[in-house]
Amino acid sequence: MTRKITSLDVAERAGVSQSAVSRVFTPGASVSKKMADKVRKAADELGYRPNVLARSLITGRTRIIGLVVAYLDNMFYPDALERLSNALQAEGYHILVFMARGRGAEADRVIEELLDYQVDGIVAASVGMSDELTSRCEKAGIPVVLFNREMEDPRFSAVVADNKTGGAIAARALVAGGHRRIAHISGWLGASTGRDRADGFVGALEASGQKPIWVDDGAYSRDSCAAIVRARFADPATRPDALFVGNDHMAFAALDVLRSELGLSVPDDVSVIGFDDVAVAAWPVYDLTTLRQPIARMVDATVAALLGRIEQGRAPERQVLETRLVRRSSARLPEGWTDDDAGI
Amino acid sequence: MTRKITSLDVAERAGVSQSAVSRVFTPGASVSKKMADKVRKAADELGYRPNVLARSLITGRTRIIGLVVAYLDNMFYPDALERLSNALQAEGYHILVFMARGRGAEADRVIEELLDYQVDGIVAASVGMSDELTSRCEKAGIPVVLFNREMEDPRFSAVVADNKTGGAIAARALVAGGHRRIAHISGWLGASTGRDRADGFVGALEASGQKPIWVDDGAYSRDSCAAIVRARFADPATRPDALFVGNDHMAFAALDVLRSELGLSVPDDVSVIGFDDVAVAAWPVYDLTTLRQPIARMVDATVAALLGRIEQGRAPERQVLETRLVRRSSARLPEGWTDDDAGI
DNA sequence: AGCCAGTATGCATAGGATTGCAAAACGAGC
DNA sequence: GCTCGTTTTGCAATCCTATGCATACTGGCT
Repeated sequence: MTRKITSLDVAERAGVSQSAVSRVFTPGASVSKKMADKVRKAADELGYRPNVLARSLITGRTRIIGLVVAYLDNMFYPDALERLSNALQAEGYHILVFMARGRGAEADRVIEELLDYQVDGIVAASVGMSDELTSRCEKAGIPVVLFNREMEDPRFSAVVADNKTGGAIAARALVAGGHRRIAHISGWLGASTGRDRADGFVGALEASGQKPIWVDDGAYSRDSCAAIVRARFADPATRPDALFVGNDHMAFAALDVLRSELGLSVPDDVSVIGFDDVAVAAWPVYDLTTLRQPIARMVDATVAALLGRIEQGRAPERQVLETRLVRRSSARLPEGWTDDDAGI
Repeated sequence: MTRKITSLDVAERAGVSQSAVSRVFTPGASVSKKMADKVRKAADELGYRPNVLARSLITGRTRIIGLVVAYLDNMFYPDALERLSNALQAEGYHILVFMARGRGAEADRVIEELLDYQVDGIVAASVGMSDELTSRCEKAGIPVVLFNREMEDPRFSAVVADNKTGGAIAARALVAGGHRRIAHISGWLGASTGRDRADGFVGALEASGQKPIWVDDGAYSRDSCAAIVRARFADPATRPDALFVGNDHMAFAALDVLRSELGLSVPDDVSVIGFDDVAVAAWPVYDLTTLRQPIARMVDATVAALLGRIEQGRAPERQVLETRLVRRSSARLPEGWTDDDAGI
């Protein structure tokens, strides 16, 4: 292993000062063409590349964004991660990944580590942050953007789909489809997405003069969802004729149990509507009617919010993006009905 | 935004030298209990945390591992990423993500950036690295571990499943199942995994006195795979009775086309075997017979190889982990047949 | 040729921590 | 109480690059 090559080595070989080398590698600095050529040549010969860490130490910017995420088995998140990484990479930033399954203490510890790395910003997806940590980030001047989550605290930027309206659209759609025994397996009610979708759904249902026959918390887990379906569909007499599920990931589990275990037919016996529109939802085996989260725009908005705060010092903002119903075959809806007909 | 708090601030408040503060936060350094208490107290009051960057500048270790990956839509990779991140986090390392769709020039540019960040090690998953970059990493003393990929170059550690044997098992299984028109949609033949699985498959088939009726490169893409199935199954007269697909991700696409578009029944009309055993393979809608990549052990081996090289300076090594057939319902196999019967 | 404005370059310091070395403090033993 | 051997502590140099300031250079114009 050869010793590390520094700007000083390059300077020496090119017969110039170290500052000159630094300037050549600093976009926008004042250097003559001759100097730039000389230095670039020496740098190439030696295989020099500036040390980002040393630079960060001075500039106070690392161009690292910390991403905190709880799990990746729901395909929505890998998809978001890939898009986010690509978008940030294009802007010269990179993502440092932190997995934080739990909330509270564990999430906090993880965020401490994040701060240690002097990240320029944090994207928190599907994670609860304590208030104390909040203020630590604020104090350290590190912008936090909540992706697909909200908190009341206005110090955070947040990017979410319009979950409440999404839930309401699902309700209107099922009502319009003539369903009379409508139930909901919600996302985790400890998270804003789970609550908002459930609230919007129940609210719209009641506005239509119905009530959900039950609402169970599926905690965004396949297993919980499957267990709920087994329990709630055991008795044919009390069985729902429509199911709104808090996200696609759980909806797949529901469909699996309904069809494979209970021998029910979708949508003839039960209509099912999901939320997210992950790639698998469009696969013919599920062909799931679902509410689309505009993931591309959510990622764009997240990057914009983040860079706006980092580079232009803009204030935190809250962005709510439109959710639309994607009609497929898992729910019995009136011919030609779209979410425009939901009247919302 | 308050000014950043440095070890000097803490030292001042505690009435000690800056070095003392540093030592308190350096495990294993020589400090009296009294000093440690005093410093810790001051640090807590000020909310001090050591600056990892400044530390890295001196120690030459960042505790950052660069992960290069091409895509995340094949669930095998998010799963690997999650496990890898958790395992490394437990050891005090973190993952900096680099997406590199292309190979050659693009992958190289990405790896340059990686080097700029002074990462302690690199995990390259599903990516081709040029020879020049290879030696750059080597020169910089940065260990590279290839995850689920191999290169001839012995300077890299590599962790792979036994793809060749896996392919061979698939062949033996299909032959034992009495299939006579066996075809293969391979993984990308530009990658070692794709080649090895195909080679193992074709080799074992020939050893059994058969030949694949065709082998097409599916490039690990759903779309390519679907297109191949459409083209190759158009004519019922020349249709295969068994299909070995280079990974599960493509196998799902194949099943979708076979059943939904062509109205064929699996495994009655066609047997299908995949590779990876991602979570979806076990879902009842596919219930895919497939070769399991021992992902947990692959991740363990990767972490061990990486840390071994970083912390103990061990030599690069190549690890090949056993692959086993997971019997489900997508392939017609003899009653009770297991991969032990493959005779490999 | 001489002058001026504008641009290039070098010097020296800063950024926050680690660490070898030397000095100080401590404790034990007599 | 004194000495000797350890353990703690502080000093100062170091890691690598960016940048304000002062100086040297450049070219255009008269």
